[in-house]
Amino acid sequence: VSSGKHPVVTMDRSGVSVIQTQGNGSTGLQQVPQVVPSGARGGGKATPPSKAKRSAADKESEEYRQRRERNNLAVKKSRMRSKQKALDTQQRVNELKEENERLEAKIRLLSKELSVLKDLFLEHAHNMADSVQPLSAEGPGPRSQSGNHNGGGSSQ
Amino acid sequence: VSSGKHPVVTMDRSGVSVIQTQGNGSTGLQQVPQVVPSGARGGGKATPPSKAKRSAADKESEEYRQRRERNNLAVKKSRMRSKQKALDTQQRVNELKEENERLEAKIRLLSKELSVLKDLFLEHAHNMADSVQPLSAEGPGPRSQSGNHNGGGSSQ
DNA sequence: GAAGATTGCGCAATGA
DNA sequence: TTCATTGCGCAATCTT
Repeated sequence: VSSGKHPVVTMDRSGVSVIQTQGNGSTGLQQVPQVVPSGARGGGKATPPSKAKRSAADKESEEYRQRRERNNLAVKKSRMRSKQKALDTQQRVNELKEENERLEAKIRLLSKELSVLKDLFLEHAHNMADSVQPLSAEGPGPRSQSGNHNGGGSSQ
Repeated sequence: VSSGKHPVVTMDRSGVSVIQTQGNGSTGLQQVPQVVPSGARGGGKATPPSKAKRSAADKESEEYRQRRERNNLAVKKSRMRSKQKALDTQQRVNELKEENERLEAKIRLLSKELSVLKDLFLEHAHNMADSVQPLSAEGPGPRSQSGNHNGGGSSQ
């Protein structure tokens, strides 16, 4: 997953993979969508020019076809994986988003609890102060509801 | 982006497209994998550079090449986007993961704060109880360090 | 209904 | 050598 080079030797502008069966006058041409590789080929063998020992680069070569088929299979497999991975990643995003919301909800809850406790504390503190120091003109009595009930906020 | 049909017209082993929408200019019903036996062709020669008016399906056609080129461009563009999107999604995953950790840290912090406050509360409560009811044999004195200082945990 | 966008597929080069 | 990846062009579809 690194190089970005591609000489692209093949394909002339006519679109055909360069490697055309050049001297071929009549390729039987069997299409048959052959969806199933069926492992062993063997199906209608219509291989053309009966020559035999081709260099591994001969398009007519048996070996060539075998290699191509194998590669095509590998490519398919690789692409399937790639696609699956993409789906998984997308799924992961969704899961993380949910988790995030869950965590944020929890934070809101904890913050609220904390706020309540702090308020109670302040109230107590006031009561204590009143008890200890009733010297003020205003004797011990109902404290006015404090306005701001949020002590120090947690950092961040 | 839903249907996933693919008649798979494919190319014959030599890499040449099997389908030659030749002489087919109709609205297209269905193009069955119609294999075109090259037999119809004279001794081997693709349409000579005769004139201009090709059915738009002629490989030699100027229009054909233009269409191909445009499509190749579009394909490239589309694939680039696709790739970029994948990267973005991956990036998103990373961001969400970070966010998650941040949130969890905050939760730990808040939980700790809460725990401390609750402990203080319990202690106060005890002191209060002692003050109000000094009838016990043990008079008001230093309270033993409580062991477990964690009140109820927050729900969820 | 033509132009652009997508998608499956095979090929070849290259990576591991 | 074999398999895995990846860029590329083609053609069929799908979307505008």
